[in-house]
Amino acid sequence: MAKVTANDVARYAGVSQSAVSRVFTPGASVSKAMEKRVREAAIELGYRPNILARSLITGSSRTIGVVISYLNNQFYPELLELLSRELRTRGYHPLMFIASNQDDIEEVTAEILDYQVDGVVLASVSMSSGLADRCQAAGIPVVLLNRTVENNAFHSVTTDNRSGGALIAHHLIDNGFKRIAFLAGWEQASTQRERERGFLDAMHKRGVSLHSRGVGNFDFDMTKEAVRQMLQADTRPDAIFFANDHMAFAGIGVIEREFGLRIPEDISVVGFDDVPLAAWPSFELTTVRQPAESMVLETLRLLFDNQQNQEPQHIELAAELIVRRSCPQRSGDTE
Amino acid sequence: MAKVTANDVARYAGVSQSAVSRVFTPGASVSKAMEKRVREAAIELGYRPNILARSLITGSSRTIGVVISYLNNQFYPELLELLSRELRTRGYHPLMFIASNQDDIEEVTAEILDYQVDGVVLASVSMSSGLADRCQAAGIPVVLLNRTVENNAFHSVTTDNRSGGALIAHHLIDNGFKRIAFLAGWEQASTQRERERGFLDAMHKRGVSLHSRGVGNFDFDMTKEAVRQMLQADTRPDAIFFANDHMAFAGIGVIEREFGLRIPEDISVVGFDDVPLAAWPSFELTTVRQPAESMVLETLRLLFDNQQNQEPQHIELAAELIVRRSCPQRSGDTE
DNA sequence: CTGAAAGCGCTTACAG
DNA sequence: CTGAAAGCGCTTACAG
Repeated sequence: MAKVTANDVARYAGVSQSAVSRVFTPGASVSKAMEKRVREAAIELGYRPNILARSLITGSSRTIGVVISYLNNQFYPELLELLSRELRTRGYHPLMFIASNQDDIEEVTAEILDYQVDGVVLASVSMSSGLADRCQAAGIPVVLLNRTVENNAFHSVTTDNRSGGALIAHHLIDNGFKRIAFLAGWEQASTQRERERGFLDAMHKRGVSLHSRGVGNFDFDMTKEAVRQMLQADTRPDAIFFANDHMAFAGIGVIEREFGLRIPEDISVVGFDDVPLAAWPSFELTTVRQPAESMVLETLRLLFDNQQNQEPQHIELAAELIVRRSCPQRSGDTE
Repeated sequence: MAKVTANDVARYAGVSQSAVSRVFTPGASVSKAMEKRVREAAIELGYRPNILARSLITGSSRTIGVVISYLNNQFYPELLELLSRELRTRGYHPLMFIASNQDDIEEVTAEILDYQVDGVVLASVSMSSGLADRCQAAGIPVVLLNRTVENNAFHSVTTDNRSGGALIAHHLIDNGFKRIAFLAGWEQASTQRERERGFLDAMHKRGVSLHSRGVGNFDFDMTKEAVRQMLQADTRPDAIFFANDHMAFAGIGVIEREFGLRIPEDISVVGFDDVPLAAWPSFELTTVRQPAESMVLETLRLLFDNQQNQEPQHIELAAELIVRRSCPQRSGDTE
């Protein structure tokens, strides 16, 4: 009924408490006989080591703080699931923090540190430099996932968003679109800025200028409104690139349901992320795939391979264009 | 650089270590002068109490184990977000465990207990009775969220799934549908069973029999296949009730894209959950709303109000029919 | 109100 | 290989 400790097991098995500890410490030296005796007693009594007590000594809580926001964009549940799985295989577990508003992050991270986490992953949230110092001081590695930050003070893992934007520009131009529009996400976000920059640079190089631009802020309802504005203009775009899939889904709804236009016949749509929804028959969205699994693996590598005072690394993974019905490849029609 | 402890603060402020502890323990008796002196020193040195050490003594880790699976159904990210927010306001944080396959649960829960969590929430996963004993023995409260289990050994919070199923039956019959089909979820799940039972009982009472039945297992691709079968039959249903929204989205894709049928003119569709996606213009899904926020609040109530050896409680919250385009109310047509 | 001391459940040098 | 002892960073009776 009461919690059973290493001492209880030791008494029961007639050995010392240190022996019990050794049996449950990988790599410690114990004889086969001792091991057997202790394990049997442990099972008998239902003993399992208390991780908290262990952490106090080893200085490692086997816990990683994961700060995430914006779960209604399906990309983040996907990252979370992968992260959780991979951490577990390494003997770690995520302590979750869902940050609603940007202002929260300071407070949230302070709370995380109180739990003595062994590292922090920030997905889709940026970080103030005040926290930088605090994590640095505590010697806790921090990795930004799907974000970078101005001063480059932290490790980060992203897709090569500029190249991704360029892939889309080339796809649209190659397929003969003449009135190409862009719908921006939250303009403070590095993902948004890089995607747009890569997109516009490639357009410029090909001598094509943007037909129109709106801002959806990565928000569903704001995107709907921005698309309405675009479609009510004198000349409509013949293709729209949305800065992420989530916004593209909002746009598709407005285009098909509110304006009765056909995709891709009347207007083509491209997104960014390749979330599972993008492949659904209702959308079949042409998009740029972010390699979620590789992103998570790189994140963990940076977290665990961490040398003291190592220079922050910025990993950029290759983007891949996924062509589907919403903006198909027109055969031969290139140029 | 090194971690700063209560002892460091005590030395710096010229007081005892117990005094420092008291300043950071709500409700402990300290003079204003002492408090000021210690707090200043703490800020100066960047001190924050180590939660692990505190937990070891108080026996409370301020951590709740949250086991969840099936994040591709948007209902679960939604629950997770609410849960995380509410826990935080109470000074707790979720330790996340994403259970991929059902077999995992035993192992996962054992790991959770090692972290000395103060409670466990199981969302969308069932629990073996072996674990029941272990949690009981450890005195850790367990709440099932959106599930019940045969033997009723645990607290649970669900929507009244039977009434929800009945609401849908009445809506369909009242609107004159004659060939009503049901697409079942994972048949082991209590949610699936209850929804179907409420639905069929109400149909039976109104003297209407089911046109056809398929099984989608709560899985997107299996649902698509099941819907194809249904639509290829000699007589097609004129309305389909899917056991959850996630499956309904798969069905809508097949109906509209693969068979070129119109919703609701050719065939009507109803789901269950009312996830955010259901309101999207591409779907506008008629469904039964699960009151996610109330579910989470009740879950926390059961978790924290827990008396020793209290009888398991089974909370069922009211279901509400949300009528949208995919199966609208036909005015006046109600028999 | 304050401090000295015991102790939470472990790990880890240190002897033997 | 094994045990006795110190100690991780706190909280909490116990005196004063």
